[in-house]
Amino acid sequence: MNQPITAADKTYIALRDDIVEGRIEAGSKLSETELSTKFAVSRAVIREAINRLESCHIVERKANVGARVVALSPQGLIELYQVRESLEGMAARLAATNMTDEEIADLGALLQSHFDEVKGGESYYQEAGDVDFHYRIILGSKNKHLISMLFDGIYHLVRMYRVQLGMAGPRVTTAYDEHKHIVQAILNRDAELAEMLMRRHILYSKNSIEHKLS
Amino acid sequence: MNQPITAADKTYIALRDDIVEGRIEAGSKLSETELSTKFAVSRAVIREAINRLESCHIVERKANVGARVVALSPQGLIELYQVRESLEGMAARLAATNMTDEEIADLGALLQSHFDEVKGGESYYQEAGDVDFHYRIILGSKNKHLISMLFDGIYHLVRMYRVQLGMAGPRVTTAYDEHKHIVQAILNRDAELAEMLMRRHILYSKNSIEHKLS
DNA sequence: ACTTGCTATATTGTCGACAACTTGGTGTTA
DNA sequence: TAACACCAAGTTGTCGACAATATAGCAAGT
Repeated sequence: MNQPITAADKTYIALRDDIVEGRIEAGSKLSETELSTKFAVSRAVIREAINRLESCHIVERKANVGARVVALSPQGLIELYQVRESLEGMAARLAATNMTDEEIADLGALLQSHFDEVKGGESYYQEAGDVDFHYRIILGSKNKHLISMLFDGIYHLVRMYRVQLGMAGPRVTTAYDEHKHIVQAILNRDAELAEMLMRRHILYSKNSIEHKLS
Repeated sequence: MNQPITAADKTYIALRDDIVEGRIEAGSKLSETELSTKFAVSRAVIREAINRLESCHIVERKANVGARVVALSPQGLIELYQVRESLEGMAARLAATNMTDEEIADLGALLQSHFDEVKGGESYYQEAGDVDFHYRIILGSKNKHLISMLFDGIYHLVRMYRVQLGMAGPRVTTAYDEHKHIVQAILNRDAELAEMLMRRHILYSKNSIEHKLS
Protein backbone atom coordinates (compact mmCIF):
# COMPACT_ATOMS: atom_id res chain seq x y z
CA MET A 1 0.00 0.00 0.00
CA ASN A 2 2.62 2.51 -0.98
CA GLN A 3 0.00 4.84 -2.29
CA PRO A 4 -3.65 4.58 -1.47
CA ILE A 5 -5.86 2.87 -4.04
CA THR A 6 -9.23 2.17 -2.54
CA ALA A 7 -11.50 4.45 -0.56
CA ALA A 8 -10.66 2.41 2.51
CA ASP A 9 -6.97 3.20 1.99
CA LYS A 10 -7.58 6.93 1.78
CA THR A 11 -9.97 6.93 4.71
CA TYR A 12 -7.52 4.95 6.81
CA ILE A 13 -4.76 7.46 6.16
CA ALA A 14 -6.99 10.48 6.69
CA LEU A 15 -8.41 9.12 9.91
CA ARG A 16 -5.00 8.07 11.16
CA ASP A 17 -3.60 11.52 10.55
CA ASP A 18 -6.55 13.12 12.29
CA ILE A 19 -5.79 11.04 15.34
CA VAL A 20 -2.02 11.34 15.27
CA GLU A 21 -2.11 15.09 14.77
CA GLY A 22 -4.60 15.39 17.60
CA ARG A 23 -7.59 16.69 15.63
CA ILE A 24 -9.42 13.74 17.13
CA GLU A 25 -8.40 13.69 20.72
CA ALA A 26 -6.78 10.77 22.49
CA GLY A 27 -9.16 8.60 24.47
CA SER A 28 -12.27 9.72 22.59
CA LYS A 29 -14.83 7.37 21.13
CA LEU A 30 -15.07 6.75 17.40
CA SER A 31 -18.63 6.62 16.15
CA GLU A 32 -18.92 4.72 12.89
CA THR A 33 -21.99 6.54 11.66
CA GLU A 34 -20.54 9.91 12.54
CA LEU A 35 -17.28 9.20 10.75
CA SER A 36 -19.08 7.81 7.73
CA THR A 37 -20.89 11.11 7.22
CA LYS A 38 -17.76 13.12 7.95
CA PHE A 39 -15.69 11.29 5.33
CA ALA A 40 -18.64 10.76 2.98
CA VAL A 41 -18.18 7.01 2.67
CA SER A 42 -20.18 4.02 3.78
CA ARG A 43 -19.82 2.46 7.19
CA ALA A 44 -18.11 -0.56 5.67
CA VAL A 45 -15.21 1.64 4.62
CA ILE A 46 -15.00 3.25 8.04
CA ARG A 47 -15.05 -0.15 9.63
CA GLU A 48 -12.11 -1.32 7.56
CA ALA A 49 -10.18 1.84 8.41
CA ILE A 50 -10.84 1.35 12.11
CA ASN A 51 -9.76 -2.28 11.89
CA ARG A 52 -6.45 -1.22 10.44
CA LEU A 53 -6.00 1.39 13.13
CA GLU A 54 -6.57 -1.35 15.64
CA SER A 55 -3.71 -3.36 14.15
CA CYS A 56 -1.35 -0.43 14.76
CA HIS A 57 -2.61 -0.12 18.33
CA ILE A 58 -3.88 3.39 17.65
CA VAL A 59 -7.42 2.46 18.61
CA GLU A 60 -8.91 -0.26 20.79
CA ARG A 61 -12.11 -2.07 19.97
CA LYS A 62 -14.56 -3.98 22.08
CA ALA A 63 -17.15 -6.22 20.47
CA ASN A 64 -20.62 -4.69 20.28
CA VAL A 65 -19.41 -1.57 22.00
CA GLY A 66 -17.14 0.32 19.67
CA ALA A 67 -13.68 1.77 19.20
CA ARG A 68 -11.81 4.34 21.26
CA VAL A 69 -8.61 6.17 20.48
CA VAL A 70 -5.88 4.96 22.80
CA ALA A 71 -5.05 7.09 25.81
CA LEU A 72 -1.53 8.46 26.01
CA SER A 73 0.37 7.90 29.22
CA PRO A 74 3.95 8.07 30.41
CA GLN A 75 3.81 4.33 31.04
CA GLY A 76 2.61 3.73 27.48
CA LEU A 77 5.44 5.79 26.09
CA ILE A 78 7.97 3.81 28.08
CA GLU A 79 6.59 0.52 26.84
CA LEU A 80 6.66 1.81 23.29
CA TYR A 81 10.31 2.77 23.56
CA GLN A 82 11.18 -0.59 25.06
CA VAL A 83 9.83 -2.25 21.95
CA ARG A 84 11.56 0.28 19.74
CA GLU A 85 14.86 -0.34 21.45
CA SER A 86 14.51 -4.03 20.91
CA LEU A 87 13.40 -3.91 17.28
CA GLU A 88 15.59 -1.11 16.04
CA GLY A 89 18.57 -2.62 17.81
CA MET A 90 18.02 -5.77 15.82
CA ALA A 91 17.49 -3.71 12.68
CA ALA A 92 20.86 -2.05 13.13
CA ARG A 93 22.48 -5.43 13.73
CA LEU A 94 21.00 -6.83 10.54
CA ALA A 95 21.71 -3.67 8.57
CA ALA A 96 25.39 -4.05 9.38
CA THR A 97 25.47 -7.28 7.42
CA ASN A 98 22.68 -6.78 4.89
CA MET A 99 23.09 -3.23 3.60
CA THR A 100 24.93 -2.89 0.33
CA ASP A 101 28.05 -0.74 0.14
CA GLU A 102 26.07 1.72 -1.93
CA GLU A 103 23.28 2.00 0.64
CA ILE A 104 25.85 2.63 3.35
CA ALA A 105 27.47 5.32 1.25
CA ASP A 106 24.08 6.99 0.79
CA LEU A 107 23.53 6.83 4.51
CA GLY A 108 26.86 8.54 5.04
CA ALA A 109 25.84 11.27 2.61
CA LEU A 110 22.58 11.77 4.49
CA LEU A 111 24.52 12.13 7.70
CA GLN A 112 26.78 14.72 6.11
CA SER A 113 23.78 16.77 5.01
CA HIS A 114 22.49 16.62 8.56
CA PHE A 115 25.82 17.87 9.80
CA ASP A 116 25.50 20.90 7.55
CA GLU A 117 22.04 21.59 8.85
CA VAL A 118 23.04 21.22 12.47
CA LYS A 119 25.96 23.55 11.86
CA GLY A 120 23.45 26.03 10.43
CA GLY A 121 21.25 25.58 13.49
CA GLU A 122 18.18 24.30 11.68
CA SER A 123 16.75 22.07 14.36
CA TYR A 124 13.42 21.70 12.57
CA TYR A 125 14.79 19.70 9.68
CA GLN A 126 16.75 17.58 12.11
CA GLU A 127 13.44 16.20 13.31
CA ALA A 128 12.55 14.86 9.86
CA GLY A 129 16.20 13.98 9.36
CA ASP A 130 16.23 11.76 12.44
CA VAL A 131 13.20 9.91 11.17
CA ASP A 132 14.83 9.50 7.76
CA PHE A 133 17.99 8.14 9.35
CA HIS A 134 16.11 5.49 11.26
CA TYR A 135 14.03 4.66 8.18
CA ARG A 136 17.09 3.80 6.15
CA ILE A 137 18.57 1.54 8.75
CA ILE A 138 15.31 -0.27 9.27
CA LEU A 139 14.97 -0.77 5.53
CA GLY A 140 18.61 -1.84 5.45
CA SER A 141 17.81 -4.74 7.74
CA LYS A 142 16.00 -6.31 4.78
CA ASN A 143 13.72 -8.04 7.26
CA LYS A 144 10.10 -7.83 6.14
CA HIS A 145 8.60 -8.35 9.59
CA LEU A 146 10.84 -5.81 11.22
CA ILE A 147 10.11 -3.24 8.56
CA SER A 148 6.36 -3.61 8.69
CA MET A 149 6.18 -3.77 12.48
CA LEU A 150 8.04 -0.50 12.79
CA PHE A 151 6.63 1.45 9.87
CA ASP A 152 3.04 0.25 9.86
CA GLY A 153 2.84 -0.31 13.56
CA ILE A 154 4.98 1.60 15.97
CA TYR A 155 6.09 4.71 14.17
CA HIS A 156 2.64 6.21 13.94
CA LEU A 157 2.25 5.85 17.67
CA VAL A 158 5.65 7.38 18.27
CA ARG A 159 4.67 10.26 16.06
CA MET A 160 1.43 10.63 18.00
CA TYR A 161 3.33 10.95 21.25
CA ARG A 162 5.76 13.37 19.65
CA VAL A 163 3.05 15.63 18.30
CA GLN A 164 0.67 15.59 21.21
CA LEU A 165 3.16 15.85 24.04
CA GLY A 166 5.00 18.43 21.97
CA MET A 167 8.55 17.23 21.72
CA ALA A 168 10.54 18.86 19.01
CA GLY A 169 14.16 18.02 19.93
CA PRO A 170 16.65 19.28 21.23
CA ARG A 171 19.13 16.51 21.71
CA VAL A 172 19.94 17.51 18.18
CA THR A 173 23.69 17.77 18.28
CA THR A 174 24.25 14.84 20.61
CA ALA A 175 21.92 12.71 18.51
CA TYR A 176 24.04 13.60 15.52
CA ASP A 177 27.13 12.15 17.16
CA GLU A 178 25.25 8.98 18.04
CA HIS A 179 24.10 8.64 14.46
CA LYS A 180 27.67 9.06 13.27
CA HIS A 181 28.94 6.25 15.47
CA ILE A 182 26.18 3.94 14.34
CA VAL A 183 27.01 4.55 10.70
CA GLN A 184 30.67 3.91 11.48
CA ALA A 185 29.81 0.57 13.05
CA ILE A 186 27.73 -0.40 10.04
CA LEU A 187 30.54 0.66 7.74
CA ASN A 188 32.84 -1.64 9.69
CA ARG A 189 30.24 -4.40 9.34
CA ASP A 190 30.29 -4.68 13.13
CA ALA A 191 26.80 -6.02 13.79
CA GLU A 192 27.26 -6.41 17.50
CA LEU A 193 28.37 -2.84 18.03
CA ALA A 194 25.75 -1.41 15.69
CA GLU A 195 23.02 -3.02 17.74
CA MET A 196 24.47 -1.80 21.01
CA LEU A 197 24.86 1.76 19.80
CA MET A 198 21.36 1.85 18.36
CA ARG A 199 19.90 0.58 21.60
CA ARG A 200 21.78 3.18 23.56
CA HIS A 201 20.66 5.86 21.15
CA ILE A 202 17.02 5.00 21.66
CA LEU A 203 17.47 4.56 25.40
CA TYR A 204 18.98 8.05 25.69
CA SER A 205 16.16 9.41 23.61
CA LYS A 206 13.65 7.77 25.94
CA ASN A 207 15.40 9.14 29.01
CA SER A 208 15.43 12.60 27.52
CA ILE A 209 11.71 12.44 26.89
CA GLU A 210 10.96 11.02 30.31
CA HIS A 211 12.95 13.82 31.86
CA LYS A 212 10.97 16.37 29.90
CA LEU A 213 7.68 14.89 31.09
CA SER A 214 8.51 15.15 34.76
CA MET B 1 -10.69 -11.09 22.24
CA ASN B 2 -10.01 -13.81 24.76
CA GLN B 3 -12.92 -15.79 23.52
CA PRO B 4 -14.68 -15.18 20.24
CA ILE B 5 -17.88 -13.13 20.37
CA THR B 6 -18.90 -12.15 16.89
CA ALA B 7 -19.15 -14.27 13.78
CA ALA B 8 -16.09 -12.47 12.49
CA ASP B 9 -14.14 -13.61 15.54
CA LYS B 10 -15.07 -17.22 15.05
CA THR B 11 -14.47 -17.13 11.33
CA TYR B 12 -11.09 -15.50 11.86
CA ILE B 13 -10.02 -18.25 14.24
CA ALA B 14 -11.39 -21.05 12.08
CA LEU B 15 -9.79 -19.69 8.94
CA ARG B 16 -6.52 -19.06 10.74
CA ASP B 17 -6.41 -22.60 12.02
CA ASP B 18 -7.20 -23.97 8.58
CA ILE B 19 -4.20 -22.12 7.24
CA VAL B 20 -1.83 -22.78 10.12
CA GLU B 21 -2.65 -26.49 10.20
CA GLY B 22 -2.19 -26.68 6.45
CA ARG B 23 -5.75 -27.56 5.45
CA ILE B 24 -5.52 -24.51 3.21
CA GLU B 25 -2.16 -24.73 1.60
CA ALA B 26 0.52 -22.08 1.79
CA GLY B 27 0.67 -19.78 -1.21
CA SER B 28 -2.88 -20.47 -2.34
CA LYS B 29 -5.41 -17.80 -3.18
CA LEU B 30 -8.30 -17.00 -0.87
CA SER B 31 -11.57 -16.44 -2.69
CA GLU B 32 -14.01 -14.38 -0.67
CA THR B 33 -17.14 -15.84 -2.25
CA GLU B 34 -15.86 -19.36 -1.91
CA LEU B 35 -14.99 -18.90 1.76
CA SER B 36 -18.30 -17.20 2.49
CA THR B 37 -20.21 -20.29 1.30
CA LYS B 38 -17.79 -22.62 3.08
CA PHE B 39 -18.21 -20.91 6.44
CA ALA B 40 -21.83 -19.94 5.82
CA VAL B 41 -21.37 -16.27 6.56
CA SER B 42 -21.56 -13.14 4.46
CA ARG B 43 -18.63 -11.77 2.54
CA ALA B 44 -18.32 -8.87 4.98
CA VAL B 45 -17.43 -11.31 7.74
CA ILE B 46 -14.91 -13.10 5.54
CA ARG B 47 -13.39 -9.79 4.62
CA GLU B 48 -12.88 -8.83 8.23
CA ALA B 49 -11.32 -12.20 8.97
CA ILE B 50 -8.94 -11.82 6.05
CA ASN B 51 -8.03 -8.33 7.16
CA ARG B 52 -7.04 -9.64 10.55
CA LEU B 53 -5.00 -12.40 8.99
CA GLU B 54 -3.21 -9.75 7.01
CA SER B 55 -2.27 -7.96 10.25
CA CYS B 56 -0.55 -11.14 11.47
CA HIS B 57 1.26 -11.50 8.17
CA ILE B 58 -0.43 -14.80 7.50
CA VAL B 59 -1.95 -13.59 4.24
CA GLU B 60 -1.02 -10.83 1.81
CA ARG B 61 -3.54 -8.65 0.03
CA LYS B 62 -3.38 -6.64 -3.14
CA ALA B 63 -6.04 -4.06 -3.90
CA ASN B 64 -8.62 -5.22 -6.42
CA VAL B 65 -6.87 -8.54 -6.80
CA GLY B 66 -7.31 -10.49 -3.60
CA ALA B 67 -5.54 -12.27 -0.80
CA ARG B 68 -3.03 -15.10 -0.88
CA VAL B 69 -1.71 -17.23 1.95
CA VAL B 70 1.95 -16.41 2.53
CA ALA B 71 4.52 -18.76 1.07
CA LEU B 72 6.83 -20.47 3.53
CA SER B 73 10.54 -20.26 2.85
CA PRO B 74 13.75 -20.86 4.77
CA GLN B 75 14.53 -17.17 4.43
CA GLY B 76 11.12 -16.28 5.89
CA LEU B 77 11.72 -18.56 8.84
CA ILE B 78 15.07 -16.97 9.53
CA GLU B 79 13.58 -13.48 9.45
CA LEU B 80 10.85 -14.61 11.79
CA TYR B 81 13.31 -15.95 14.31
CA GLN B 82 15.37 -12.78 14.14
CA VAL B 83 12.32 -10.84 15.26
CA ARG B 84 11.53 -13.43 17.89
CA GLU B 85 15.04 -13.23 19.27
CA SER B 86 14.78 -9.50 19.54
CA LEU B 87 11.33 -9.33 21.10
CA GLU B 88 11.54 -12.29 23.43
CA GLY B 89 14.95 -11.20 24.57
CA MET B 90 13.44 -7.90 25.61
CA ALA B 91 10.52 -9.76 27.18
CA ALA B 92 12.90 -11.77 29.35
CA ARG B 93 14.74 -8.61 30.32
CA LEU B 94 11.54 -6.92 31.39
CA ALA B 95 10.20 -10.05 33.06
CA ALA B 96 13.24 -10.09 35.32
CA THR B 97 12.17 -6.79 36.82
CA ASN B 98 8.40 -6.88 36.37
CA MET B 99 7.32 -10.38 37.35
CA THR B 100 6.03 -10.77 40.88
CA ASP B 101 7.69 -13.22 43.23
CA GLU B 102 4.60 -15.35 43.00
CA GLU B 103 4.68 -15.46 39.21
CA ILE B 104 8.31 -16.48 39.30
CA ALA B 105 7.51 -19.23 41.77
CA ASP B 106 4.78 -20.51 39.45
CA LEU B 107 7.23 -20.47 36.59
CA GLY B 108 9.62 -22.58 38.65
CA ALA B 109 6.83 -25.04 39.36
CA LEU B 110 6.05 -25.26 35.65
CA LEU B 111 9.68 -25.99 34.97
CA GLN B 112 9.69 -28.74 37.60
CA SER B 113 6.69 -30.39 35.97
CA HIS B 114 8.53 -30.28 32.66
CA PHE B 115 11.48 -31.95 34.28
CA ASP B 116 9.26 -34.81 35.37
CA GLU B 117 7.89 -35.17 31.86
CA VAL B 118 11.29 -35.09 30.26
CA LYS B 119 12.48 -37.72 32.72
CA GLY B 120 9.52 -39.83 31.65
CA GLY B 121 10.40 -39.31 28.00
CA GLU B 122 7.17 -37.59 26.98
CA SER B 123 8.47 -35.37 24.23
CA TYR B 124 4.98 -34.55 22.96
CA TYR B 125 3.96 -32.57 25.99
CA GLN B 126 7.29 -30.81 25.96
CA GLU B 127 6.19 -29.10 22.76
CA ALA B 128 3.20 -27.51 24.44
CA GLY B 129 5.30 -27.02 27.54
CA ASP B 130 7.87 -24.99 25.65
CA VAL B 131 5.14 -22.74 24.31
CA ASP B 132 3.70 -22.36 27.78
CA PHE B 133 7.09 -21.41 29.18
CA HIS B 134 7.57 -18.68 26.64
CA TYR B 135 3.99 -17.47 27.15
CA ARG B 136 4.56 -16.84 30.82
CA ILE B 137 7.72 -14.90 30.33
CA ILE B 138 6.18 -12.76 27.63
CA LEU B 139 3.20 -12.06 29.87
CA GLY B 140 5.65 -11.40 32.69
CA SER B 141 7.14 -8.53 30.73
CA LYS B 142 3.89 -6.64 31.40
CA ASN B 143 4.45 -4.81 28.13
CA LYS B 144 1.23 -4.58 26.13
CA HIS B 145 2.89 -4.06 22.77
CA LEU B 146 5.32 -6.90 23.25
CA ILE B 147 2.56 -9.23 24.33
CA SER B 148 0.26 -8.49 21.46
CA MET B 149 2.99 -8.50 18.83
CA LEU B 150 4.12 -11.94 19.87
CA PHE B 151 0.79 -13.60 20.63
CA ASP B 152 -1.44 -12.05 18.00
CA GLY B 153 1.25 -11.65 15.42
CA ILE B 154 4.26 -13.87 15.36
CA TYR B 155 3.33 -16.98 17.25
CA HIS B 156 0.74 -18.11 14.73
CA LEU B 157 3.33 -17.88 11.99
CA VAL B 158 5.84 -19.78 14.08
CA ARG B 159 3.25 -22.45 14.66
CA MET B 160 2.54 -22.55 10.94
CA TYR B 161 6.20 -23.23 10.19
CA ARG B 162 6.34 -25.82 12.96
CA VAL B 163 3.32 -27.72 11.72
CA GLN B 164 3.92 -27.55 8.01
CA LEU B 165 7.63 -28.20 8.00
CA GLY B 166 7.00 -30.88 10.58
CA MET B 167 9.22 -30.06 13.51
CA ALA B 168 8.29 -31.75 16.69
CA GLY B 169 11.38 -31.29 18.89
CA PRO B 170 13.84 -32.86 19.79
CA ARG B 171 16.19 -30.45 21.49
CA VAL B 172 13.96 -31.36 24.39
CA THR B 173 16.47 -32.01 27.11
CA THR B 174 18.88 -29.28 26.12
CA ALA B 175 16.03 -26.80 25.88
CA TYR B 176 15.07 -27.77 29.40
CA ASP B 177 18.48 -26.75 30.70
CA GLU B 178 18.26 -23.45 28.89
CA HIS B 179 14.86 -22.80 30.40
CA LYS B 180 16.25 -23.56 33.81
CA HIS B 181 19.02 -21.03 33.47
CA ILE B 182 16.62 -18.36 32.25
CA VAL B 183 14.37 -18.88 35.26
CA GLN B 184 17.40 -18.67 37.49
CA ALA B 185 18.39 -15.34 35.99
CA ILE B 186 14.87 -14.01 36.46
CA LEU B 187 14.86 -15.25 40.03
CA ASN B 188 18.08 -13.30 40.60
CA ARG B 189 16.41 -10.26 39.00
CA ASP B 190 19.31 -10.17 36.56
CA ALA B 191 17.67 -8.51 33.55
CA GLU B 192 20.81 -8.33 31.46
CA LEU B 193 21.54 -12.03 31.78
CA ALA B 194 17.93 -13.05 31.29
CA GLU B 195 17.84 -11.26 27.97
CA MET B 196 21.12 -12.78 26.85
CA LEU B 197 20.09 -16.30 27.76
CA MET B 198 16.71 -15.97 26.07
CA ARG B 199 18.33 -14.69 22.90
CA ARG B 200 20.77 -17.58 22.90
CA HIS B 201 17.94 -20.00 23.54
CA ILE B 202 16.03 -18.79 20.50
CA LEU B 203 19.16 -18.58 18.40
CA TYR B 204 20.00 -22.21 19.17
CA SER B 205 16.47 -23.17 18.36
CA LYS B 206 16.75 -21.41 15.02
CA ASN B 207 20.05 -23.09 14.24
CA SER B 208 18.60 -26.46 15.08
CA ILE B 209 15.70 -25.87 12.71
CA GLU B 210 17.92 -24.56 9.95
CA HIS B 211 20.07 -27.63 10.29
CA LYS B 212 17.06 -29.86 9.96
CA LEU B 213 15.94 -28.09 6.79
CA SER B 214 19.20 -28.64 4.96
C1' DA C 1 3.60 -15.71 -35.48
C1' DC C 2 3.30 -11.77 -32.59
C1' DT C 3 1.23 -7.89 -30.83
C1' DT C 4 -2.73 -4.96 -29.82
C1' DG C 5 -7.24 -3.97 -28.34
C1' DC C 6 -11.61 -5.39 -27.06
C1' DT C 7 -15.11 -8.15 -24.70
C1' DA C 8 -16.85 -11.38 -21.34
C1' DT C 9 -16.46 -13.01 -16.90
C1' DA C 10 -15.24 -13.34 -12.39
C1' DT C 11 -13.53 -11.13 -8.35
C1' DT C 12 -13.09 -7.41 -5.21
C1' DG C 13 -14.82 -2.81 -3.35
C1' DT C 14 -18.73 -0.13 -1.71
C1' DC C 15 -23.28 0.73 -0.32
C1' DG C 16 -27.79 0.95 2.25
C1' DA C 17 -30.93 -1.81 5.02
C1' DC C 18 -31.88 -4.97 8.62
C1' DA C 19 -30.67 -7.78 12.88
C1' DA C 20 -28.40 -8.20 17.31
C1' DC C 21 -26.57 -6.19 21.07
C1' DT C 22 -25.38 -2.67 24.78
C1' DT C 23 -26.81 0.97 27.72
C1' DG C 24 -29.34 4.21 30.27
C1' DG C 25 -33.71 5.11 32.13
C1' DT C 26 -38.33 4.01 33.96
C1' DG C 27 -41.45 1.79 36.64
C1' DT C 28 -42.64 -1.89 39.75
C1' DT C 29 -42.08 -4.53 43.93
C1' DA C 30 -40.34 -5.89 48.23
C1' DT D 1 -34.90 3.15 49.57
C1' DA D 2 -32.88 -0.68 47.14
C1' DA D 3 -33.18 -4.17 43.84
C1' DC D 4 -34.93 -6.05 39.88
C1' DA D 5 -37.10 -6.43 35.35
C1' DC D 6 -38.11 -4.38 31.34
C1' DC D 7 -38.35 -1.08 27.67
C1' DA D 8 -36.46 2.39 24.28
C1' DA D 9 -32.91 4.55 21.81
C1' DG D 10 -28.77 4.27 19.68
C1' DT D 11 -24.75 1.70 18.25
C1' DT D 12 -22.41 -2.14 16.24
C1' DG D 13 -22.62 -6.58 13.52
C1' DT D 14 -24.24 -8.91 9.41
C1' DC D 15 -26.32 -9.37 5.09
C1' DG D 16 -27.42 -9.27 -0.02
C1' DA D 17 -27.15 -6.32 -4.06
C1' DC D 18 -24.75 -3.24 -7.01
C1' DA D 19 -20.48 -0.78 -8.87
C1' DA D 20 -15.67 -0.81 -10.12
C1' DT D 21 -11.72 -3.22 -11.31
C1' DA D 22 -8.62 -7.00 -12.96
C1' DT D 23 -7.86 -11.09 -15.95
C1' DA D 24 -8.30 -14.43 -19.62
C1' DG D 25 -9.69 -15.31 -24.13
C1' DC D 26 -10.65 -14.00 -28.69
C1' DA D 27 -10.35 -11.11 -32.88
C1' DA D 28 -8.14 -8.20 -35.90
C1' DG D 29 -4.18 -6.10 -37.84
C1' DT D 30 0.84 -5.95 -39.00
